[in-house]
Formats: sequence, C-alpha cells, structure tokens
Amino acid sequence: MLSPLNSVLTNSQPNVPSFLNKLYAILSTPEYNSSISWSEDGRAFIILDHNLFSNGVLPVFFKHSNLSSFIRQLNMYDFQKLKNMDTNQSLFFHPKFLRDRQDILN
Amino acid sequence: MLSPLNSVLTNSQPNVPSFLNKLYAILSTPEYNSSISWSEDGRAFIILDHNLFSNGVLPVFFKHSNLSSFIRQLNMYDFQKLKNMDTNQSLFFHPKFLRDRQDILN
Amino acid sequence: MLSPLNSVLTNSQPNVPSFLNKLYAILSTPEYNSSISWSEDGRAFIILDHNLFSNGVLPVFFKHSNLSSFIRQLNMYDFQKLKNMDTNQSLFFHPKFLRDRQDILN
DNA sequence: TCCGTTCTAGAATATTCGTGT
DNA sequence: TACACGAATATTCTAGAACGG
Repeated sequence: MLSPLNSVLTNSQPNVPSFLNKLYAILSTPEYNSSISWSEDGRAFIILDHNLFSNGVLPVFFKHSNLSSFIRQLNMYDFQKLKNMDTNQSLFFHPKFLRDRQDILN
Repeated sequence: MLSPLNSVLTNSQPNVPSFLNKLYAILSTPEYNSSISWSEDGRAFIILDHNLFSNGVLPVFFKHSNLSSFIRQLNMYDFQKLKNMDTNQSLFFHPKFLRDRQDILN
Repeated sequence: MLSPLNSVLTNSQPNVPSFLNKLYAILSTPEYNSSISWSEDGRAFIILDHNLFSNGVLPVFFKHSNLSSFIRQLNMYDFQKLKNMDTNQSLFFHPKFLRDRQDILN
C-alpha cells in the first residue's frame, strides 16, 4: 500500500527538486486547503493557518515542523512574499509556480 | 497584460515602498474621504480631520495611530507641506505623487 | 489606571532598549509561563508553546504576532539558541540576561 | 555533491523619540 | 503647538553559513 505521501507525489516532475514537487502535492491536496491554498487566480499561494500548517502538514512531507525552515526553502527557490493590500494576507509567488502548470518547472 | 505581481497585489506597484502604495490605497477609498482626500486638482492631498484620520484610518494600514509617525514618513519621502492661507488647511505635495498616476512611482 | 502593559513594565531599566525590558516583563508574568518561561536555573528561557506565545503574548508587548520577528530581535541582542538534548526544547541564552538580575543590563 | 535543516545576519522600510527652530 | 529631520530601535523579508544525511 502506498503511503499518503507517495500517493500524492505521483505527478512529480523528474529533474525537479523534491521541495517543489512536494509543494505542488501539498497544494493539490484538498484536505490541506484550510491551512494552505492557492490564491484565487492560481498564481500564488497563501498559508492560512500557521499552526495547522506547521504541525499538521509539514511533518508529513518534511523532516521538521518549523515554518521558518519551510520559508527558508521558499526563499532558496526564489519565491517572493507579497502583501495583498486589501486582505492583508501574505502570498508567496514565483513566476513559474502556477496552479495546473506543474510541467513548466522542468 | 497585467504582470503577475499586479494581479495579486491589486494596484500595488512593485519595487515601490509599501508606504506609498498604502497612501494611494487610502486616497482611493471613498470611505476615507471625509478625513483625507486629494486636492481638487489631484496634485496634493489634505488631511481634513486629524482625529478621524489618526484613529480611523492609520491603524488599518499601519502599525500605529500616530499622526506624527505618518508625517515623519511623508517627510522621509520628500513630501512638502503647503499652507492654504484661505482655509488654513495643510496640503501635502510631491511632484510624482498624483491622482490617477500611481504608475509613475516606479 | 495603568494598562496591563505598563503595570508590568514598572521595573524597566532606563537606557536599556525596550525589547529587553519587555522580555523581562513577559518572563515575570506568571500568566504567560505556560508559553514562555525561565529555565530551571534562571540562565535561559524557553518558548514552550509557539502558537500561544505568538498569538497570546507577542501582540500585548509588540506591534506584531510573528515569532520570526521576535527571534530576529533576540539575535540582534546576541542571544544564542541552545539545544537541550534531553528534552529537545530550545533555550535562548544571553550571559547578561538572568532571572532576578534585570539590573545588570545597565 | 546536492539538498535539506537550523541558526544567525544583512538590508530595507517603519516607528518612535529627541532636538532645534 | 507645529514642523523638519537625525538617530535609535523595531519589523519584515531574504540570504549567509554551518552542519548533516
């Protein structure tokens, strides 16, 4: 039987760092959408509940539960943090990281 | 076509300090026009009600409710204060800060 | 009537950055000891519950609720993070930051 | 070597305080 | 009191560095 992690990583792109494939997998899992989700237009994502994300999602995919380690990886891969003036929410954005376009990471 | 940044930030200009984008956002909100508004010609703005602006508007956009901190930022960004001798109101002016021209801040 | 913040900051040392006086005040407040407390020997402190500390304590003393901003300040003031191998908890340590010795910060 | 995890620091902007006028 | 500005501290976002698997 596949672990939940493997079952959701089946769309992994080869030659793409594991971190990015995992991030897609996380965002593609409806179960996690209360703690992390794509923005409405699918060009950024939001961490909605820091506590739930850290303790509920991170340890499933990574060897830690630290939001700061996750953020460090995002910056490593050139994601930018953007503020939405209206909602005051923080979005993470990367020009090549788009919903339904996991293919263009290659 | 909009840059990805614009779509996510609703009118924020990238590479422009948050203070200036927030100032535009404030002046673009009709709800706030009783406490702060563009001058008639759109080349300056007026703080009409210090108390209402400090306590009603500032904390929505900034981490404080102090008019003096707001003014300090205006001075930091080279706004000039102009006195209207007739009305005794104070106008703040910056050559590149114009109504409907948020784009030229870049 | 004193605000809760002021009442607990009455022992503030003059000429000491507000951050350090606030940190003493936090650690001196029994109410907060479930989320942050001195180590047994009083030579370090532990953040016991990140979520409770971030959302329950930080906004009372600072203009944010971000653990990372708090940590940035600790590093700025040369605190070091130490690992307790037994409990796997994280301790923050500074040679001059000791329980019952707020005076030596001067 | 590469990638991941952790701890600390750099850099830019923001907020407060004080001084001179 | 108001005003402009320097300076110190605070807040945010990103990156450096060390270490481990």
